[in-house]
Amino acid sequence: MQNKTYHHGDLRNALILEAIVMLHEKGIGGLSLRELARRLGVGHNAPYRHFKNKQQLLEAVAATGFRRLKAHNIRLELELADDPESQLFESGVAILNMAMEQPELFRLMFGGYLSLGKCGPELKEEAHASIESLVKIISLAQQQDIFARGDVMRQTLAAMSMVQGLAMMASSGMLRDNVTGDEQQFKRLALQVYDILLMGLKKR
Amino acid sequence: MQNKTYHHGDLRNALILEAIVMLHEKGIGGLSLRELARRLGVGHNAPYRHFKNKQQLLEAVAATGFRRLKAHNIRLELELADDPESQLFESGVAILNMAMEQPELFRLMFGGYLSLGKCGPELKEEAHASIESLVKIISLAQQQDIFARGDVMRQTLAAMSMVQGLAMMASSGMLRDNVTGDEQQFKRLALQVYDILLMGLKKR
DNA sequence: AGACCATGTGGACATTGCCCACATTATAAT
DNA sequence: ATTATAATGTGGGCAATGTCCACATGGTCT
Repeated sequence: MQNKTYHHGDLRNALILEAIVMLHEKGIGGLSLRELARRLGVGHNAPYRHFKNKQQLLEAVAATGFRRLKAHNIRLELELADDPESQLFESGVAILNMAMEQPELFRLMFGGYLSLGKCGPELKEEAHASIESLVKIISLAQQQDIFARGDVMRQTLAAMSMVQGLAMMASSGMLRDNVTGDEQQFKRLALQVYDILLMGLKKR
Repeated sequence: MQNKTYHHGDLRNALILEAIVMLHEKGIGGLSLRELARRLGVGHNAPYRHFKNKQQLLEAVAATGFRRLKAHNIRLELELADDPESQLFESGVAILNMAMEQPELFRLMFGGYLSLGKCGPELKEEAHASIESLVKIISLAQQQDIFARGDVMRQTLAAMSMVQGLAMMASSGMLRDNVTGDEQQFKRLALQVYDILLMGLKKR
């Protein structure tokens, strides 16, 4: 009946995955280490063998989120190798989708929950890699004379800010009231907002 | 010695103000109703006569934050009556400043902590007012042919997203590492990012 | 003066994060 | 193969917290 051994075997990953589920169900505030342990059928202290404290578990969850985005971006880089503009767009769409489909995970990643100055190296690396991939796309766009030449970091920051801000509004429902709640219409609006960003970035 | 009466007199406001202080010291997670009560020298249940639960207290705090921004915007509207471009810029600066000086309050307001769909009417009104004031500024800029004519909501959303995203990055230290930690340099970078937004908004 | 309602108090309970000592298993050294 | 050692899981315990309850206190209005 119970194929459960004393040692779980892969508890660390199981914790992260179940945490993502629980995050989605109950939000960041509702995620508790003890219930997490209960759900996985282990004692309330087992998680502490893999994470020093709750904060570290959350960091690992966030890092997993960034890793998923990175995986998506790598696929984009292959499929749209010489089209940086589409790459930028699609990676923005991915973030938007995450904000709509897994708002709590998105909030954990981009909501400033992890001051990133005090977080562990794993999360820091993933976050940096996330930025670096954007930098790469944008400098490619500059080289192809699609975007105006200039400080790459400036354009990167502009793109990140715009997408992140838009996604945050979307996930926190700050739009639902102004945009008649229609998801289709929201996507149209998001596209138009993205156009404004593009106009600011493109060569003229 | 103790000018303390049984009834505090203005506990509701005192709670909100002290909550803002405590927020700044300990972050959202570290804010507890009980310590709040302790700090104000009242019983651990007194707050419940003014707020149904912790969530409602946080909403009131966030609403207070929005009210402060609104007050600032009203002043700007008087001082820069016919200069919507400067109004937009300055109200953006105000948000940036809040993100740097009171990052936890900023996070509470813009970090999606309050899904705004399920929050009380007070916060909802303040948040909406905040958007409306931007709409006003931007339609003025369109009328003066400073910004390209078109859907006002689209431009409003673009401006909000950009500023909010930039502020979130700043407050969560996601820049500190890429921008050599120099505050002066960050402000310069922020200005450049803002220029990209303006290029997207302006008439050409 | 007395009734009523807002406000503040203390007690209680379940839950949680985290610490401790101990148990069980895997790994490696002899 | 046996045995030390590290990795992993278990239970107990503690202080803190959010929230519920009954009760106390003090204005307010008739």
